Order: sequence, then C-alpha cells, then structure tokens
Amino acid sequence: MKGGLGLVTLKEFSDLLGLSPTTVSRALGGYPEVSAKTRDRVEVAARTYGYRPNMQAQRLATGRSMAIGHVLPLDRDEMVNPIFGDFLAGAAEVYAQRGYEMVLSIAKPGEAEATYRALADRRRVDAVLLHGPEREDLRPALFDALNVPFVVHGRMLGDTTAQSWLDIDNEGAFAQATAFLCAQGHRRIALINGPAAQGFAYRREQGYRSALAQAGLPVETSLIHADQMTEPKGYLAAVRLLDGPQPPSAFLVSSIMTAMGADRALRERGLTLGLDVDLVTHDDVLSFLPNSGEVPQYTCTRSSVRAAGQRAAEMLMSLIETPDQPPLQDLWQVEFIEGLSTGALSGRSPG
Amino acid sequence: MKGGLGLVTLKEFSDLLGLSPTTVSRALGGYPEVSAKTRDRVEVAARTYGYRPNMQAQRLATGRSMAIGHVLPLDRDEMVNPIFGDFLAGAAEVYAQRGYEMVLSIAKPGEAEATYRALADRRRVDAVLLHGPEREDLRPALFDALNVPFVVHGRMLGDTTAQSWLDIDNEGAFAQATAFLCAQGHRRIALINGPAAQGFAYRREQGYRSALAQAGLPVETSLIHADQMTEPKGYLAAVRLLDGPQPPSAFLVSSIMTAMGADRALRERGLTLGLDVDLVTHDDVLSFLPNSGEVPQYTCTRSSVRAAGQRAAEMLMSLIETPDQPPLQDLWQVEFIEGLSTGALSGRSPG
DNA sequence: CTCCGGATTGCAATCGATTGCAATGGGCAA
DNA sequence: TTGCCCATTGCAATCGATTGCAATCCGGAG
Repeated sequence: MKGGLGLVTLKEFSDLLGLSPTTVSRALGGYPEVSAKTRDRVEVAARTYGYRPNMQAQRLATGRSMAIGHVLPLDRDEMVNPIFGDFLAGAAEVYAQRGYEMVLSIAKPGEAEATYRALADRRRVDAVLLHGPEREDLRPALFDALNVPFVVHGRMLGDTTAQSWLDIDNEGAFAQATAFLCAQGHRRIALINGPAAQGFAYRREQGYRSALAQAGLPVETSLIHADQMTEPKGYLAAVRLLDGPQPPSAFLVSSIMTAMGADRALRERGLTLGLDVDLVTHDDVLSFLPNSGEVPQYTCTRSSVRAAGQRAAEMLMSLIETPDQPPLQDLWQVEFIEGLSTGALSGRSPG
Repeated sequence: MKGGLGLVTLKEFSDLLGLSPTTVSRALGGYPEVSAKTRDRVEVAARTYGYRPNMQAQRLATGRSMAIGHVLPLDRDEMVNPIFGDFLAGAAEVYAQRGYEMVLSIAKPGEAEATYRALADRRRVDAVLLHGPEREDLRPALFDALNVPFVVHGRMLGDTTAQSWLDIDNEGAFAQATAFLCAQGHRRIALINGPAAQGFAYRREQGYRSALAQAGLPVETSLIHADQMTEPKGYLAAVRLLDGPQPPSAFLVSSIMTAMGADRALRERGLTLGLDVDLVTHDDVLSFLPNSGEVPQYTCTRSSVRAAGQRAAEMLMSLIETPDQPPLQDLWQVEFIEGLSTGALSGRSPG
C-alpha cells in the first residue's frame, strides 16, 4: 500500500542505512553534529531511494506549516481582479525557492473575515497576505489577536505605522500624472478611478485633487468617476463624459483595462488619443496586457504588480523568520513613461 | 505561549469537559456512537472556547491532507494566462464548501514536472489539477506512478480514455463558428488562434479546417495565426492580415483579449465590425472582460471558465472520495451567441 | 435480584517526523 | 596502559489528533 516512488518512512529509511532516525533526520536537516561521512551517505541514499520526509509529520513536529495564506477577495459583483494572477505568480516564485507553499482561498464579499480566520485559526499557515485593504478593515486586528504575521498589499487608511505593508505611492503617482497633463495645457481633466471603497482609489483621487489645486484648477466632481476597472466600465465612463455638456480634454485612468474602454469610446467618436485627447493610465505591467515597446501605446505611471508579489513574499518570510522585528514598510515610487496617448495640445505627439 | 484565541489542544479541551479525547473527537467528527446529549455539550463548548482541531495533527493521523494542488504554468515569456483567476475562483469556491484547501504553485517552462512532483511526492495534496495540457505531456504518467488522482483541464492529445478531464468542445465550437461565417457568405476567414503547443488551439484549428472543407472552401495557411492570446498579439496578427495582399473578410479568434486587439486594428483602418468585417471570438466569460449585454459586443462561442473550475473541483473531490471509480470525463458544448461583430455581408447587423 | 446486550465512553497505539539528553566510541595526552 | 574529552550517535518523549478494541453503564427480561 505504500506503493509508488519515494514514499518511505524515516524509520524504514534509517533502518536501511543502519542508522537511527535521529541521525538521518539531522543529516538531512543540515545539523552540524553529523559527521561529513555519514551526511554524504545519507544524502546519496535519500536521492537513490527517493526518500523525502512526510510533510504533515514535519509540520506537526516543528509547529511550522511552511505555508503562506492568500485570500482572493471577490468584489460585490464577484469579479476577480485581474492583477491577482501576476501578483500571485511573483509571490509563488519566491515561496518555491524558499520551500514554502501558497494556500489560496477566495472570499465572497461578506465572508472575508471568516475565510481568513479559518486559515489562521488552525495554524494552517505561518503568515498571511492581505489583499485589497478597505476603509474599515478588521483583518489586521484579527491577525494581531491570532498572533499571525501579515503583510498588507496596499495600505489601510488609518494609522498604519504598526503594520507591515507594501504599497505604491498612489497619491504621488496620480499627482505627477495630473501635473503632467496640466503642464500640457489641459484644464478639464477627467478621472476614471477604481472602486471608491478601495484605499488605493482614495489615494489616487487625493493626488489628482492636490495637483489640480497646485495648478490653480477647480475640482469638478462631474469629471470624477469611480467604478470597477474593466473595459466596459471605462467605455461607459468615457461615453458619459464625452457626450456630456463640457467634455474633458484629457483622461486620467486607473488601469490599462479601463484605458482600453475609454480608448474605444474615443475612437467611436472619431477622436484619436494623443491628437485630439490625452490620456494617462496606471499600468500594473500585467503580463497579458502589455503596454510595452520603445514608446508604449499609453502614457502611464508604471509599477509591476508581479515584482510587488515577489517583494511581499520576501517580507512575509522575513517576518516569519524574525518574529520580533519592527514592521516592514515599502512605499514604491512609480515610473512615469510617456507613450502615444499624450501630446495632443503641445502638438508634440510622438510617432 | 499558547496565546491567542482558539488554540487549545484536544486533550486540554476534553479535560475541560470531563470527557476523553476520543469521545470529543467522535462528537466533533459526527460519529454515530456518541449520545445526542454529549454531542450537544461538546459542540456548544467547542464554539464557546473556540476549539478547533489542529489541522497538521489531523492530517498526520488520517493520512489525508485535505488539500488540492494546482500548478499555474507560465508560458515561454512567463506570461500568466488571465483565465486562471476565474478558474481558480470557481474551484476555490467548491473547496471552501467542502473543507478543502487549495495549494498553488507556479512552474516556469522547464520546471513543471519538478513542481508537480514536489507537490505530490510528500503527500502535501490529495489530488492535483493539471492545467494547460501540452502535446507531449509527462504529467499524467507521473501522477499515475505516484498514485495521486488528477483531473486535466483541457485534454491531452493522445489516448485520453484512461484519464479524467474536463474540456469544452473546442473543435465543435470552432467548426460551428466557421460554418456560421461561411453561411454569412464569407470566403476568406482568418483564424487568430492561441499558441500552437496547446491542445485546445490544435483542436480549434481542426474545427476551423473541417468546417471550411464542409463548405468547399480551401484552407490558406497564410490566414492562420497562432500566438499568445493578448491584445497586442491580436492587433499585430490583424494588421498583418489586413495590410496583406488579400485581406480576409472575417476573423475567427480565440479570446476576447485577442478580439480587442483585432478590433483596434480594424478601427485604425476605418473598418467597423459587423459592417465591414465580421468577427467571432471565443469567450471564456472572464469576470473582468465582460462581453455581456442583451446583444454582446462580440459574436462568440461562450463557455464559463469559472464554471469549469467549479466542476473540475467537484470531479477531483469525487475521485478522492471514491478512488476506484472509472475516469470522469466532461465534454462541454459551448453556447453560440450572435453579437454586434457579425452581420456585415448579410446586412442584418443588429442594433 | 441477577444477568444480558446494546449504547456510550475510554485506553492506548498510531501517524512520521523532531529534538533534549544520555550513551557510545575513538584519539590523544599523561 | 589508562583516562578523559569531544565528536557522533541513539533513546525516548513529543507534537495533536484518530481509531480499533476493551470497558463501562444502563434498563429491562427472566
């Protein structure tokens, strides 16, 4: 019944070698008190017979699960945010190198807390990554209570000094993008933002507002849209703005997906990006939505969400290995890259 | 050190109740030999004190890990296929209901086998889902040898009678779509397909070819493109075809993403879908790429990849619970839905 | 009142590792 | 040759559940 390859027990394997389980365990675990000769012998034999320690037993004995929990939150419409694939790919890469595994759950809108609790409660994971922080978020308190280390992707809104997080400078990015558009001479800049409940969207709007203020321009709430970041939503928002009484001359949008939707609305009306209207978008560098090339299609603020996944994973593992360190906080600046979607007013449209 | 909430041991918890660990375990496990009175008492106390069995110990004792492995394969360019998010969301939903957890790994092109082996070898998972079957795929043999149940999302190319899989009828879908375009009067239909190495792309091309044959039309290899299913690739393929000597009058494409790229090329050339050129695409019903509405933007063959994730998860759990059953094989028919992107030649463009 | 049998409950072994502490063995100094 | 010490190795307890089998309780039949 043991059947198959490499399913031996430590006991069986050590008997085979004429050693005790203790010594074999130590040899494989890299403990110093094992003689070089013995260690070699054990390592060779392990490879030969395909012995690999049973992970469940290891976990029980050591009290560490060597697993990190991720919870993928669905939004109100059960949408899966497309950035997850790339973020997870980045994180998983790091976990694989370091021998951790990734446990993924999904949480429907109401169930987020229960889902996280189920993960952490039974010590199924050594740490947790919090996705999609919202304004009122109970999760940090939950994990503090459970004594499970966590890193937030993004930032909560209140006091975050005691938490570990990795975020991009959303406010700075959108301030910079807005200032850029102002400098191009635009006076009516529309903001097509992500869902209002999300912290990053709030910060982006702050950046937009402060840059307008800086430029002495008024904020018109009719120019601000906040909704899911999909192509059709971007399209609809742009349609409403373009067909309104005073169409904007520039768009600042929160994702490539949304930008594509806005783009469609423009083309449909015979308008060309970079000639008739300007557009700047944020670009998460999703692998299936490349905005690449020497001169990218869209002018953008850019930050790789896959790189963020890698870094977040490293932070988590550092927190696990050194429990009593101060919180880790990374605030990443974005790249600003001029592409083909701007230059309308200044007439210096590239290409 | 036990600190926190709900981290009691079975022993501690049963002592508290004046019962033996055995009885408590049985009460919580739903065994019939426990009296109703006792069971109630135990259940109430468990809720009160927040007792939950330690999962690692449970796994070791039962020999089941209550986990399913998924491996997300990256393609040659390390691209994450965007369908994964929705597929995983569907699967995770089922796992959550049934108390399973999902373990996710990623595999770079060369490392797929090692990644899978690492998952199955140490019995970290009870079953595995195989994503992205390729022409020469060693994974089924590997898992048969390891005696780990698996379900393939898609189908291998050779003899698949002994495997469990869930696939859509790619050949039928693309034959139907091609026949539809032929019936509209098209004689030059381009195929913008997914990567040639993927089984589904092969089958789609077969469907396309057979429908052309049926209609008495020749297959022109210059009309067939196969590449990653991204917007820019779709754009480039369409550009090449449209700017070539004999542009096609219709496009059959493998994903909404690609369709959007082709669409962009068309608009750029002043052509309108459904008026000047027809297009049919496959639609995986990705949550962030909606092609919805009474009359969807694109005419499509449609099948929800999220539903596929759910069904695949159910199949896996059935295989775990009933090990010696014959292979499970689901071949799903797609929906064919007329949208705004066809009707050019017949002049009956909707809307 | 005694005995029997079904319904409950508990004992103790088991899952497969890790690890503190004791035991062994070999080399070198005296 | 005898001892001592340090480098190796092994014993046995432990992690926290599950589960086969034995033990107990109980009421009702005889």
